[in-house]
Amino acid sequence: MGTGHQHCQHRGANLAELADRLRRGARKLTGPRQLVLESLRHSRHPQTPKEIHAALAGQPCDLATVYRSLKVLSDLGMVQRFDFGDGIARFELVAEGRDGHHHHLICTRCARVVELDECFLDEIQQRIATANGFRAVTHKLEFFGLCPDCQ
Amino acid sequence: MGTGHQHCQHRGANLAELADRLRRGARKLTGPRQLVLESLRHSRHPQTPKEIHAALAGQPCDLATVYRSLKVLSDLGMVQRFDFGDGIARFELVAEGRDGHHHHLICTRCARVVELDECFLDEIQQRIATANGFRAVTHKLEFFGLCPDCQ
DNA sequence: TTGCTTGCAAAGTATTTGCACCGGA
DNA sequence: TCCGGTGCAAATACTTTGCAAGCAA
Repeated sequence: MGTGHQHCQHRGANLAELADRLRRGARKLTGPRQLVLESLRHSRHPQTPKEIHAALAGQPCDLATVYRSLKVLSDLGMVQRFDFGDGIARFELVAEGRDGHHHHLICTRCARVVELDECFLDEIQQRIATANGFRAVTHKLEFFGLCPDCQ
Repeated sequence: MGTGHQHCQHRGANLAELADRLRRGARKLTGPRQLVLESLRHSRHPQTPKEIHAALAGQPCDLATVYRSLKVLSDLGMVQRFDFGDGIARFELVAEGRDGHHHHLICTRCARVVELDECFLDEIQQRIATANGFRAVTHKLEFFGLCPDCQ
């Protein structure tokens, strides 16, 4: 939509737009949800529910509410869930109009995360889908290794 | 090794070889471990600890022991762990001499699994590792979609 | 007002661990 | 014999859910 300029380089949109997206989903922009959105908006990498909850220090917000907010936001496609293979869910804000699909390079020692904005599997994925008769195929891909500081 | 013929097409090796691999790791081939190995050997796709435990019906074996066996086998590189994004660990037997690296195509509706034996990311992975100064880089990749029967 | 939301507590599920006893090598 | 392995039960960790009260629209 014809949103004007934006003064910050946070990933995703501004609060007003986020509120709008919520309303379109027949949801309310409540205090706790604003906090969760703010927390995600200030994060460069996927955050765990616990990390988000901790970042809300001061503001009272139950951890269960963080989980519920993430569920709502996820259903509306406003946040994307990632799995780093440790059984803990991580979430990242998705920019309006995008699908949030991308990958990460994670240091197995210090947990540093590098965002990989390009996805190089479209062709391969299409080939696999066709070869096996599958449809609506997507994929999850994450890279792991030792970052420069940890080698 | 000069193993003779084998009469089954289970993935991985036979019990004798598996026992040998365990001993080389200074571990014992106990009853429960045999059961876990047998269960994995008869599975074509990654199994959850619970599924493995259930497949041991009749033979008494604690679920905790299944977890501990899988840990040992995993440390010895005899089984490979996979994550299908639902927070449940799944394990597959690795053939001797192989690293077990491969991927899956999973139906999001009926959970049917297709084994994808080829890995097509070597070049891309190398490029990403170099570009970010990472070393010993690996990756986890799984495809999801609707299988022919579920479309 | 109305129905979505929240806090709090309890329940669920997956996985790990302490400990005394048991059994392969 | 000896040390690793096992069953059992309890403990962790992450996530979900029931319920009565609260608040955005």
